[in-house]
Amino acid sequence: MAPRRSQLTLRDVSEAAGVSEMTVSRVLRDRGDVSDATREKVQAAARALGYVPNKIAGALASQRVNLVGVIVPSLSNLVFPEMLAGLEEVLDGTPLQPVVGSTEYDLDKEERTLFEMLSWRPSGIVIAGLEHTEASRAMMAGSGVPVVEVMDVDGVPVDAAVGISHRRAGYEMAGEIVARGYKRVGIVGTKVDGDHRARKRIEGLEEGLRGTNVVIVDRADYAGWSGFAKGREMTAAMLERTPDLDFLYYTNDLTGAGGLLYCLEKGIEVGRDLGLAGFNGFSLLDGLPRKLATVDSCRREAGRIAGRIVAGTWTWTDEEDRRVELTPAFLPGHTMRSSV
Amino acid sequence: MAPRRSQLTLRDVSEAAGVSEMTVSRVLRDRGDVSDATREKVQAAARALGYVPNKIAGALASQRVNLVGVIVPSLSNLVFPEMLAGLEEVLDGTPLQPVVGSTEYDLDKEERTLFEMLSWRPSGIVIAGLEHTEASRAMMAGSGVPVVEVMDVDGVPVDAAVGISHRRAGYEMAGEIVARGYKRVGIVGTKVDGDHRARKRIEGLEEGLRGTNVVIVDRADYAGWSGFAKGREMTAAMLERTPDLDFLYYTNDLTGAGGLLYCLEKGIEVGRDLGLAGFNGFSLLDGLPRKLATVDSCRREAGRIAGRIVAGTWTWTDEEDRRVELTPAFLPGHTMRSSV
DNA sequence: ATGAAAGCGCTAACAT
DNA sequence: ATGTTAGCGCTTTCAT
Repeated sequence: MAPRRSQLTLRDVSEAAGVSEMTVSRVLRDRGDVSDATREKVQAAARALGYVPNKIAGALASQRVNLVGVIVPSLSNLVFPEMLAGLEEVLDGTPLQPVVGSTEYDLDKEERTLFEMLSWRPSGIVIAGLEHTEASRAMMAGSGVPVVEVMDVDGVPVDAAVGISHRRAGYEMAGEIVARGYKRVGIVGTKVDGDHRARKRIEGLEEGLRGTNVVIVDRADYAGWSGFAKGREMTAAMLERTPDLDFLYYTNDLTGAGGLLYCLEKGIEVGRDLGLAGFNGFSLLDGLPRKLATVDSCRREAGRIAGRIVAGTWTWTDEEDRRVELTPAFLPGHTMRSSV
Repeated sequence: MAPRRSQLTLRDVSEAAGVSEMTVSRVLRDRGDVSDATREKVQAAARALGYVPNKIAGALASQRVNLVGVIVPSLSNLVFPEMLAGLEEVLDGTPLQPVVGSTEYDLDKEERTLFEMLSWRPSGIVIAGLEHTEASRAMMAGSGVPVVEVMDVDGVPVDAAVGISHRRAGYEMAGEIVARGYKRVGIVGTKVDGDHRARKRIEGLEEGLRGTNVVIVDRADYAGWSGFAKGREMTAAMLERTPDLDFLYYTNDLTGAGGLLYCLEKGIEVGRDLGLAGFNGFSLLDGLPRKLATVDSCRREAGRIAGRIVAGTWTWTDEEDRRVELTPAFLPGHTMRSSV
């Protein structure tokens, strides 16, 4: 690398333009009264020099930082980038900028990332889920800025929460399964300890089936990355082990889609003899040989609302109590029979 | 929100622990010689108060910022999160933290994002692609920090470049098409202007076919998001319009997979009568009814190497000249016949 | 409409 | 091993 030139400062622009540093600062931030002539002189000088303001100094002096810390478990799982897209969509109209960190579903890494982010004094925090270490909760509570926990509302938020109830999503899926006359359910889930949302969906499903004539007869969890191959593999193994299943509930659309492809190849009458359902509502999957039944996780909408909350443009209604529960649509697709 | 408490400073910790601010600073940063007794006193005081250091002040004083700006066109297109995952994997072992911005394939937005990021004086920049505005190039060149342009090497980097040659990937695909005896090729691409990598792959393909007995007989570009549905739709339309095609080249695995599903349903002898190939090598797709031929884009590896470059732990060999060209593997899958 | 002075919270450099 | 001093580059506040 070329030896690092010492950085250009306001002083350099001020000298080049022949006005005080304060006036340069005003022009560059569009604040206060500056004559047109001065403004142009300053802008020309800044452009000519290639001046880039130092936000670190600015933030220290003004005690204002236009960053929003965003903490998600993973960027490889599409749901989180999609939530982020909703957030960015809203923040784009404000001075706020998201700073993203991922935790790999590890609460200790989450705590470290949070500490790191708070040390930059962001204007807000958006964080996935309601499960955090005690230290993380204390830091967020003490930060003095809006904290929005997204993509889940089943629990007590530090400050605000936006998302769907995964427990309810599982519960309602149970209702659909019962209404459509399935009797013997298998569950394909994940081994990831930190995936509390998947856990809650399954708990909701169990609760919804309790006291009905529908039973959960098998369950298998996989480790590692969700994909079609994993869905095939898990489905094959489960149908081998428990051949009298008539419904498979996957905690993820991608494994569900893999299961669907497997069943179609095996000539299984999907829907009639074996119902299948996933979760998330990935539009990526539109175009499968058959549309998989699923429940929309409203992740993009959650991101949008979180953005409004940190930007201060969200209006709370009384009953909401700093909690926005989104209503997930059940998308029946063509892998479940109709109600009986 | 509770009214914002004025923030805790080193001074508060220093008073609580009964040592100078400087000593507190040393303990908190693990620098210099501090006695065990003092260290523990300070750590206890900091923990008891819930002190979170102010990195803004620290960065201003030390002229050191442990942030790496990462700029990608999109987070919804899986290749970019995957590159990021490789980058994070490497940065996790260093004090550096990525800060991500996305540009929606808009070079002016890229320029604004870059300006914003440079104003935080990051320790490095990782940016997708080699096409930028003149102002962006000037800013990066003048930043005085390592700048790594990733996921493409076809062009002149500002500082360093890591990735595959998309032109070569297209060129080599042409060789495979010729070797396997296909004659009439259709291309399914995208309308996104800013996707220079897709453009280069197609240019490479055209160049590779020039002078052979293989001709490109049709081409269609889609707008909007890549998914299975789009691949089906484009494939149906193209086969309708140009029924004598014997090969379809997709610029993306997802549309390719949609095309594959469509062809299988129509009873087309995929491979024998109609060859198909995509691009990227998404492992997500393992488990399709048939494995799609594709070329690995080495995005994760590019992220890893970019991480080593900004962290200063990458050793350049002379001939590389601050450019690392990765060699993309051709993955034949089962949608192309064998060489003739 | 413009300028001068003070200081944001921390760390480098130099004492002791 | 610990403390003192000066200042990072900007913005706030108050003057003119």
